[in-house]
Amino acid sequence: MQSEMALGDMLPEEAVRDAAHGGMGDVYSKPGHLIRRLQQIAVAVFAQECADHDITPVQYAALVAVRDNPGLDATRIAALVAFDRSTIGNVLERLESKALIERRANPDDRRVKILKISRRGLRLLDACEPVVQRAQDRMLDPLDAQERRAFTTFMRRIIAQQDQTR
Amino acid sequence: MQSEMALGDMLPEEAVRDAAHGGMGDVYSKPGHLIRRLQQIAVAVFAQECADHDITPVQYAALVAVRDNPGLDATRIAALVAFDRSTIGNVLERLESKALIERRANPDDRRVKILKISRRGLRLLDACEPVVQRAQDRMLDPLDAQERRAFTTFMRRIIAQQDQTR
DNA sequence: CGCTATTCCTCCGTATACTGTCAATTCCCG
DNA sequence: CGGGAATTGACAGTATACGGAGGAATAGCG
Repeated sequence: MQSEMALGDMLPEEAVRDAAHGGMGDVYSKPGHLIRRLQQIAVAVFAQECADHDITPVQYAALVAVRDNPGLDATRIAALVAFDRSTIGNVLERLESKALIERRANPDDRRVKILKISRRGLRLLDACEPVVQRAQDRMLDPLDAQERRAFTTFMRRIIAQQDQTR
Repeated sequence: MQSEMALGDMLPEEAVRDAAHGGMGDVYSKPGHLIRRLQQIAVAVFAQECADHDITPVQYAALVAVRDNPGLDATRIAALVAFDRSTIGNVLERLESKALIERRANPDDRRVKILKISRRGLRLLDACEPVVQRAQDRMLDPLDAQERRAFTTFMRRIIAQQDQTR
């Protein structure tokens, strides 16, 4: 491993460890980086738990929103789950192609496509919901009950502030 | 507004508010969703602060990693910032196309391309670092000093557990 | 009623993110 | 030394994410 030795006296593994667990000044310790890692983990855990159901976290959230608010249009569903309007179209398209939702034009306003969950979508959510709950629990495993509440509160507060500012 | 009235007695805005701030059973209150929102916010705040510099959070993290570990290859940089090996290639390509880093083949191991930050990359980081710090601070604004420490600790603990499990 | 502003959806372009695959290369064990 | 194992970088495919452009349709004002 000549290339690595040429870099200095440190083995690459040590260099990695050193940088990754360095002081607060490192990128790796900043909230932005930690949040990105958290999101990686959340997606990975969800994918593991829901591997059998062929659904992503985003699709799951959209599907729940459609179920709980039947008859809403794409823009309003997007606002509910905080998706971009450009993104929601593709997500709904995938849900429709898997026959989990139905999209039909609104005769009263032909700009709008009304959304409704299908029987298949309902069955999938019934099967998924306990699994998703387990995924959430597994992720927060290192925190006790009180810490989980605090963690959730912190996240909510940051989000609420941002929603106001916007 | 026929379509909206046709949906029920509730105005759409009220429906949105009701669902978004509903009980703990809603998707919108689960950690997975909150984490996704946090990540959205982190990216948005970073983009606002760094609008003049044409750089993304991911590119920034990779650039810092290359600066602080000159001579490492793509795989090791990816491990540092917790990117996928497939993702890091594109990111480094963009950094190289903006002349922020240099990639050159390692004569000792022709599989490897050595990475090094350019003078232009160094200038950009010098200009960016205070701005990035401000972005981080702005995001955690709703938390006081003690809460910030707790929040960071919680995130670290979740990440550490996941890294062990992996 | 007609014109303008707004709303809703779709498409394009860019960037991130991960899985899986592949070829080239190097390592390591026998 | 020779050949299988491992590593590295590149690529394809899928999905999320966001800004912006554009068209169709409606709403609202005069």
